[in-house]
Amino acid sequence: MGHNCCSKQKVKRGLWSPEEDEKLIKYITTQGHGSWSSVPKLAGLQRCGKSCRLRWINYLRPDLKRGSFTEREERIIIDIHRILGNRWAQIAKHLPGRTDNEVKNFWNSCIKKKLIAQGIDPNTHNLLSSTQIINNNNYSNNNACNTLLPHNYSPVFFVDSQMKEYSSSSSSSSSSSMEIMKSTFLQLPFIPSSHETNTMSALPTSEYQNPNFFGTIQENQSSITCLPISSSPLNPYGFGFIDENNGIFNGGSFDEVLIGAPPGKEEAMLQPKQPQPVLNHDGQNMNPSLEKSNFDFDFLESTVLPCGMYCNLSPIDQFAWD
DNA sequence: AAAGATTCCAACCGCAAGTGA
DNA sequence: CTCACTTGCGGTTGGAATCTT
Repeated sequence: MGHNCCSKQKVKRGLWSPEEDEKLIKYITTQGHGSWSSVPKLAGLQRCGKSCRLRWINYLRPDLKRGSFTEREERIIIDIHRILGNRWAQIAKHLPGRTDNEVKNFWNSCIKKKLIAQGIDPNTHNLLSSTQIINNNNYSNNNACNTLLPHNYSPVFFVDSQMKEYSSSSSSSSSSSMEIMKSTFLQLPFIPSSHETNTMSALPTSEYQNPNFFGTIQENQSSITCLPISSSPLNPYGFGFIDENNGIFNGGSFDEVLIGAPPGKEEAMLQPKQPQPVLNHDGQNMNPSLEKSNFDFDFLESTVLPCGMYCNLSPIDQFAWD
C-alpha cells in the first residue's frame, strides 16, 4: 500500500542516493521547502513529500551535529526522559543539532541497555526488582514498580528564596547560607521557561548510578532524604513538580519549568557564571579546584536556565513560600 | 574464510493535530 | 460544522554493517 501523499506518482523508496540528496539540498537551499508535498515535483525527485521532509530534517539540514553523543548529551537525555518519557521531539529540542530520530535510536540502541545493566527500569527510571532484573520483559508494568517506593514518599528539593542570599554572596557566612551549602548539589536537567507556574523538585544527577537513590544521601555531615515524586503518567515516580497552590502532584506531562517562587511572588532566576562543575558518577566534583561554595550565581529576573546547568538546591519540608 | 547472529539506524508507517476553505 | 490536506510525532522495521562462532 502506498502513501496517501504520493499514491498517484511512482515513488522511489528506501535509502537516498547522493544524487537525490544533491537535488534536495539544491532545491531547499535556493527555494526553501514551502509545502513539502510539492517539493519532490519541483526538485525533480521521484519521492513523496514526506520522504523529502524526513530526509532533510534528519540528515541533510546544515545545522545537524553528526557523530557520537557525548556523555553530557547522554545525561541530558536520561534526565529529560525521566520527566517526559518517550517524547523524543521534546528531548531533542534540548540537544542542539540532534534530531528526535537520532535521540530515539540512541535511546533504544544504547541508553536503554545501559540502564538495564545498572538495574534501572528505562521506562520508569526506578530500580528494577531482582525478579525484574532476571526477567526484564515484565518490567514495563508500572504496578510492578510500586513495591519499590516508600510508603510515605514526599517532595524533596526546591529552589527557594534563600537561594538569593546564597548566590549574592558566595563568601557569606550567615547561618542560612551555611544551611544551604550543606545541601546536595544537583543538576537541573532541562531548560525552563516562563509560562509554567509550578515549582520544581530535583534529584541528583547521579541518581541512575546510585543504588541508594531512593534512600538517604550523606553529604557534609548532613543527610537528605531523596525520594522521587510524580511527573507524568509515563514516569510516575520520576523527577517532577508539585503544584504550588494545592500541593498535589502534577500527574500530567510538561515540557518546561520555572525555577523560583510562584507567580506574583519574588522570582529568582539564576544563571551560573563559568565554570560549571563536572560531577562524576558518585556526584563528586571531578575538578577539586571548583569547590561548591565558590560557585557564583547571578540572579536575574525571568532568565532561562541553560540545559543541564548545576545549581545548589535547598531541601525544604513544605512549599510555603512566604 | 564463511555462515549465522546481532546490532544499529535511516526510513517507513499510521495516527493525531493543525489549518483553511 | 465537515472535509481535505499538511505537518509532526512516535513506534516499527529492513537491511547494511559488524560481530561471533
